[in-house]
Amino acid sequence: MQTPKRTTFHAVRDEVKRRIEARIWPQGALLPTETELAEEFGCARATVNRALRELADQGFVERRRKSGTRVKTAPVKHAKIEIAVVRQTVEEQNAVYRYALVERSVSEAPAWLTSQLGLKAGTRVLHLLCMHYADNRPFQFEERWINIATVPDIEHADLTTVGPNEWLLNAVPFTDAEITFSAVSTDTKLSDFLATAVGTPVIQLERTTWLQGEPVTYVRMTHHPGYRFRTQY
Amino acid sequence: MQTPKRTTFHAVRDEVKRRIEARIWPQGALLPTETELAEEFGCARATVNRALRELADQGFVERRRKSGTRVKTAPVKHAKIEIAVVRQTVEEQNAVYRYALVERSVSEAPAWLTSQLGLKAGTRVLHLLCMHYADNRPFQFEERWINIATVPDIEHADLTTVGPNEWLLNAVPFTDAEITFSAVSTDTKLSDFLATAVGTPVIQLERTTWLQGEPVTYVRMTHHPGYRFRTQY
DNA sequence: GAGTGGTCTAGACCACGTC
DNA sequence: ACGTGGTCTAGACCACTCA
Repeated sequence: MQTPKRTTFHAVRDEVKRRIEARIWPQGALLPTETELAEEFGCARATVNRALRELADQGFVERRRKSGTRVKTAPVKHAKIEIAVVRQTVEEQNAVYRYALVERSVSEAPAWLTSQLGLKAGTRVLHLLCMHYADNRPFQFEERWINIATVPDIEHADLTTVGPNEWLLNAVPFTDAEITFSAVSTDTKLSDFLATAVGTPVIQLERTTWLQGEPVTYVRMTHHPGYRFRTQY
Repeated sequence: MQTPKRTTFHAVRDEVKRRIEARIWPQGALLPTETELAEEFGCARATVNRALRELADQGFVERRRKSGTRVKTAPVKHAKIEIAVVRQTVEEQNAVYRYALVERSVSEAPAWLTSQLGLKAGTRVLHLLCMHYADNRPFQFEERWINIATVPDIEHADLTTVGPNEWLLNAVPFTDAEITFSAVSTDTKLSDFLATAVGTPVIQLERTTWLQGEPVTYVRMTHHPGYRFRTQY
């Protein structure tokens, strides 16, 4: 399995990682400088730099000018959860995706929402209830509020065929968002939509989205019972 | 706010990102080649490469040899959830952390566990029940099984003062893991430990960990009612 | 086959942080 | 002040992938 002739940054990265895992460089230890490592591996310093930078990104080491590179003691692992468009999530399970708009109304933002999004009282919002199905079984119930002022076009958009999330992604693709995961019991309404008994525990994902500081939308996505988020690291 | 005199990869990265967000390069569009961008920005190709590589890592663009760099159509957002040691999580909330070992026993792995971890029948495992408190209120209930063969020392470790997770991190710090988040209802046992009514929805985090391919431990961490995972992107 | 990103090099200067 | 990582350059060759 000897791929390259020259010393690649992969080789350096993997070897350094190996030494950390083998405790040759124990937790908290100071690694040799980039120049020293470059000499040892017989490569340019830039190559070592690239390798160590990746390890730093992955949380294995901590780098500081002048101080040098240290093995992290309590590596904070990041569990990356992919938040894709629902349709994509469903289709990745080889299931047939179906979307339905349940309810649509325009009103003044309720008090809790103005505080949640930091809106002025009396702001007009679009309120939506939607269902997402996988193979015609309930997959996710979506309740969403959209700040019409930030995306005026949404008021006259046809949301019966395309879900609001996909519509928004298409209109304002890159934004800041804050997400929370929690566990809730289904109430009567949720039970109806998710076709489950009242009081079933389900995962609820809430997301608030901003576009350049302006609040755009707040959404609650409630998944069908048994749904899990999976990830590795 | 003009920091550098020379063109930095930050500048290139931010400008490219800006153009994507401003739809100057709409979704699916092909970006200029690295060489062309380097010319435009008046910098070396390596600088452009670094910038585009970061944007690719962040999921804004997709790069392929020969084809070039394209703006991603459905940017898969990654919600990074930090999985730290419980103690750290608690202390970050400015709460006093307390740990208690509830039960400890050694036995043969039950059938479901051998299948979960890919163990041989009859493998000896350490089974632990632990509680983690924040300001003396239940924070997390932990039920864990450890494959003794992979970490023999654990059998004689004192786990009454240090939690098994911290002990393991200290003994075998870097490993592969698979995590799932789900919502469950508290049963009688969980309700007792978490001081809540039976049937309360709570978040359960399950993690299986391997050390160089060998299964080390499987753990179920059940959080107190109302606990949320928060993140941004 | 040819175009595009992937990577390496050798050298240089810069910036941050510690002494 | 000075040491260490951070970054840029100019040029080179490689490797993947599409036509």
